[in-house]
Order: sequence, then structure tokens, then C-alpha cells
Amino acid sequence: MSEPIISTVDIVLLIIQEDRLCVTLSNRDKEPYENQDALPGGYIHAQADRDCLDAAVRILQQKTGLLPPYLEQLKTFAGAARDPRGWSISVVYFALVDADLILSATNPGLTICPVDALRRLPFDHNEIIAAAVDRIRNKSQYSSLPCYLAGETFSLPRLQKIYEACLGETLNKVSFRRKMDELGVLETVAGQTESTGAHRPAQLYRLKSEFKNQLKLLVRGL
Amino acid sequence: MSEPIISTVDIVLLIIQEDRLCVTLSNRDKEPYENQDALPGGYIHAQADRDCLDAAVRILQQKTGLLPPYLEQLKTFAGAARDPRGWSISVVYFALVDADLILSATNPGLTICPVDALRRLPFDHNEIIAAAVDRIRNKSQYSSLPCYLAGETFSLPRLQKIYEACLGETLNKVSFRRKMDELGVLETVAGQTESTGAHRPAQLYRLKSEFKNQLKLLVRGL
DNA sequence: TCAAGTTAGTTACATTATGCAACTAACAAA
DNA sequence: TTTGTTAGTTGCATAATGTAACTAACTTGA
Repeated sequence: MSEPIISTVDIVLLIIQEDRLCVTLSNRDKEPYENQDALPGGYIHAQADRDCLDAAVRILQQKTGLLPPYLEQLKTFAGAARDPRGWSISVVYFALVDADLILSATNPGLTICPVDALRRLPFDHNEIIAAAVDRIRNKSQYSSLPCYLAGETFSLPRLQKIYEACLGETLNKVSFRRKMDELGVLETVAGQTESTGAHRPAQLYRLKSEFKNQLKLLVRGL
Repeated sequence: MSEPIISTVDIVLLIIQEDRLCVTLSNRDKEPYENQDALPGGYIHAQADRDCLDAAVRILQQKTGLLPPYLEQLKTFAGAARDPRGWSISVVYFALVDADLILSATNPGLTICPVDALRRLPFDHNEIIAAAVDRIRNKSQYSSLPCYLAGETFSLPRLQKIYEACLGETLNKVSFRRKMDELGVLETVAGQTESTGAHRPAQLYRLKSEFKNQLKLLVRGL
């Protein structure tokens, strides 16, 4: 039979702040590591949660008060050594959301930290965040994933900055615009604005409604 | 606190047989679904297994008697509805191995079945296998993953057939050979052989030793 | 011994994708 | 109305990819 194993869900909630990829940490209100910042997480409730995604949505709601437009299972971290309480399983999800939604929520226990400037975190949370960054970096190469880090509407120059933050490298402007065009997930919005200064204002775009909650992959032959 | 949750590991062991992608099923020796074919799996032993990978290796060894050259975590399937015993978590791995290794093992409880000709399986195992096929199809587009389905040595025409079985489409010969060359994971082996008929024999290749157990990804800019 | 059949592997070229530099456009501020 | 700054486009050089047609190496059978 199965031994008693601690079963939890943790969430890597990523946002863009000042053109940098950042993770949202939550101050722990219980032992172990009470009062330290760590990934938002919690126990799976076999009574309340129909599946893991349910648990992730519930926990995210409790800790941050929001339902992100993008939520995907990342990986499961398990073993005897990762939690002082003993053998544990953590099913980890990663979520993408517009930074403004978090900042406007003003949840007191939350901290935002750039993923490349993290200090040592409890459990194996540094390793988990590294896996999430790997995943988003990989998917950003051929998908519209980073769009979920932008708000409802955004300019292409801003979206390019977001892609660059995800990928950790600068991109060519013309190539980027061509690629977004051929992905076909964006549409212009009538009023253009985003006039942030003494220069030509940028056209605003939004995700086409049919892509509001899914990935469009660009399939490329071998 | 956490409720008691059944914690298991299941494995999608993929091989190529007659140029088709096939999955290895194991006859269940216990309830539920006793005597039916399903994915090889078993309970996590908190005492014996240091982590999930440990458990996967142990279970694979028990059920098939082999250690595959490639083993990667696929996804975790969990919920109240997937197992008649109640709320369960299954951390699923997928493994790739040369078909000859399985066929020579002659483990009596094993069945090989093409992934596109599966009947209804116990639990959510059809869904799990579909996820594994998705993953390998995706990774086959830009990595050397399918090489682990070939044996120690293989010809390029045979490797191309394997890639085609993984991707579910035919490939261009010249493009395929160019891509394998630029991936840089293969080396020729002196004696060429694989003369299977009245025609020119094919050069044999093998994975360079530094790639025997890892993926070489071709990074492609956005 | 040599022609026919079959698969392996290469070459040459057309087509498409990508990267870059230089351009024009649209605004604010002075 | 000139200047500075960012948005967006155009044209072209270079690189990647797909295709057809080739040559190479073998076995078999006349």
C-alpha cells in the first residue's frame, strides 16, 4: 500500500516588472519556514479539489486574489529531502499574468522579485523557479506565451520588451514584427494611444478572442 | 493537514516496431482492473525511494527488467475520478528504448501496441499516452530525442523512419540528413553493413558518447 | 560478365526565411 | 518650424529549406 505522503501544489506566478521577468513570492504564515518568502502553495484537499488544477486555482485565489489568464502544469517535485516534514510531493504550476493586476490587488503578503536576483529560498523553490524560467524561455521561442504577461492591450514595442525579458536576449525589430504577424494571434485595436512622450505613438494590439486562453504554436518542420 | 492520497508512478515506455510508434503495456496482477493491460506502474515507497525518478527506475526494472537510456518526467495526473480507490496522484514518466531490448527480455506480462491502435485502457491511461505522444512529437521537431528509439548503431534511412513514426509525417531525405549533421550528435562507425538486400549498403552511425544520456537541443531564434 | 533493379547518398538550384541598415512617419517640446 | 525621439516600413544580403535529378554500391538473374 501507499505510505502517507504530503501532497501539495505550488505556483510560480510570473510577471514583468521594469522589463524584467519577476516571480511573486508569498510570506509563509505557518511552519516550516514561517514568516519567510516562498512560492505560494498549499495542501491538496481531497474533499474540496476535483483535481490538481482545481487546487492550483483555489490556492492562487487564496494567496493572490486573482485568476490568471494562463495556467499550466510545470513539473512535479518530490522526494524525501525537499521538506523537513518528510517525503512530499509538490505538483507545480506556472502562471502568467499582467503585472498591473497584481499591483492593483495590494495583497499585503506578496513580494515581487526578479528571477535573476533571487536569494536562497525555502525548500527546493530556487530549483523550481529555474525550471519555470527554462520552460517559459523555451516556449517563448516559438509561441505566443509571453502575450499573457502583457495587459489587455499593448504596443508591439512593449511586447518585444516582454519577449526579450523572457528570452534573456534582444531581438531584431523587423523579425519580431514579422513573426508576430505570421503567428496571427494579434489584432489591432482602433484607438492607438500609448503616447508616452515626445515621439510617434504606437499602435495598440490585443489577443484575438479565440486565443485569450490558449497557446498558438508555430509548427516548424524538422 | 493533507488527506491520505494514493501516490503512484506510471511509465509510458515507447518503442518502434515495424516503423510504428508503440507503447508497452503490462498485465495487471492486482485489483483494480486485475488481469487487464495498462501502463506499468506502482506505488511510491517513501521508505525505499529517495525521489520520483528513483521510484520510476525501480518500477520499470520490476515490470520490464530494463533501464532505458532515456527517461523523462512527462506530467502528473491527479484527481478524484481517475481511480476507483479514490483521490490519487500519478506522476508519469516517459521512457524510450530500442525495441530489441524489450523483445529479447521476453517478460511474459508485456504487450506491445501501436499508439494509434489502442483500445480503451483502465484509468485515464489513454489520455496519458496521448500526452506522451504529443510530447515526443513536439520534441522530435527540434531534438535528437528519437535517436534513443534506435539501437546502438543504425543507418540514417532507418533513423529517418523512426523520426517519421514519431512525427506522423514523411520527411525530406536531404533536409533530414542536413539536420542530423548540424545537430552534431552522431558519428559514423567504421564497418558500414546494414546490407539488407540487393542494393547499396547504408553507413552505420551511433550517438556520440557525450550524448548517450542527454538531449541536444537546436536552439532557434524567435 | 553485364544489364536490371533497388536503395544510399550527393549535387545543384529554386524558394523561403531571417537579419540588418537605412529609410519615412508621427508626435512633443523648445 | 526645427530638433529629438520612438514607431513602423522598405529593400537587400545572407542563410535555411525543399525538390528533382543525379551518381554510387550493392544483388540477382540472364
